[in-house]
Amino acid sequence: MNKRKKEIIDLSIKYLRKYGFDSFSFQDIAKELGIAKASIHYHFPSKEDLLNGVLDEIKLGLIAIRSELRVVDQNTQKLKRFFEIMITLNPKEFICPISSLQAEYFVFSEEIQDKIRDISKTEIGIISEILETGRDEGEFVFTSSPEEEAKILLSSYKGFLLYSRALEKEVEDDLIERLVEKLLK
Amino acid sequence: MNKRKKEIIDLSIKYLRKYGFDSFSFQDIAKELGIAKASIHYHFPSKEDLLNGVLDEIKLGLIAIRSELRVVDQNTQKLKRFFEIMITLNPKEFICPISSLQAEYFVFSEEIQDKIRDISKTEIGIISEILETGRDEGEFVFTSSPEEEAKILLSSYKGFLLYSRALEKEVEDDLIERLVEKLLK
DNA sequence: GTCTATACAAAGATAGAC
DNA sequence: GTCTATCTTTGTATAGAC
Repeated sequence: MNKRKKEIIDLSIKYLRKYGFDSFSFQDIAKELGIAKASIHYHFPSKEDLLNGVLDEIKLGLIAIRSELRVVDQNTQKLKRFFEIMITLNPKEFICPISSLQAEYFVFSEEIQDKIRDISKTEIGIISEILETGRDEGEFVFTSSPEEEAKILLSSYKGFLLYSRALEKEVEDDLIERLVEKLLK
Repeated sequence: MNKRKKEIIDLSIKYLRKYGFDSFSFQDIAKELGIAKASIHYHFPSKEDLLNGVLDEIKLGLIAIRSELRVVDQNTQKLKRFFEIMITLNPKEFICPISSLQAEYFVFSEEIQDKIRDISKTEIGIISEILETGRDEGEFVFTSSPEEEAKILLSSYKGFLLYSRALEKEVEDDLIERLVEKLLK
């Protein structure tokens, strides 16, 4: 992909995570990159095209994380590594881009909604697979399905990010430890 | 409060919870009420004025819930009743208005941010108080502070609402039961 | 590939009639 | 209290020059 195109997408994800998709404009992106608003339209004719680019990038990110986790051997470690990556990607004031998209879900076209659903499922799939294997190997104990447990785990973490920005508090390092402890032992 | 004013606020909260604050317009509200866009401006000169009205209404709602819970005697029952109310207020496709505001937090002025923080703290306070009393009376067991536990509990539930809309699944009735079970026993 | 210029639509907002 | 009319600003989008 074109270097400029990549820059625009990365910046859009930043704005998405800080303000929401409807709350930033081509002008915001153009200004920060020091180019004209119209130049953004060259790379992405419409804002929906830009969103498509953003969604593809998020999906690729998830796939990369999944690959990285394949080489980690313990399931507890996989889980910790997953959230370690999440925390690195989510500094203070920034929420998960997927949460942001879910919050505005009904603003988007069906095509976009389908992509958001696919991304949400992929993410749940990653955690769910770890939980299932971990349960079968005796590392984790839980009563409901791996998928339901994965949803609770991800929900807790992401909901926490939302609260943290309003409370103006950093997410504490041991949050994941506590969540895993609580939910899976 | 004026009847029309109340209608506008209630409808705004509905739109806030379905699309986000930046994603609905005075026009949307006016159309649904069958009045002119300018009529909304009569009640709320600016959109920030409208948001202030929305925030006051949300705060009053929380205070009403707190009062209602005071007459419930068991702490487990208080907790269940709280989420029972939440579930009734959050039908399919609608997320918690507080989550929605937290997602757009940095779009708003400092004055608004302060109000969102106050609302977030009030909500956590309600749950936190129940958890603390419940722990002291031996109903609940948890290791971290009542406030931290309250944040996790609320985060799980609200994060779950976000996922549910993207997965196009209803939140199952036993979610709260499972969360309380997991987190506090 | 990025620019200027411009069009077009929508949103927020105001003034003044009824 | 609600209306019409109008204004301003902003956001998305297009055309065509460099």
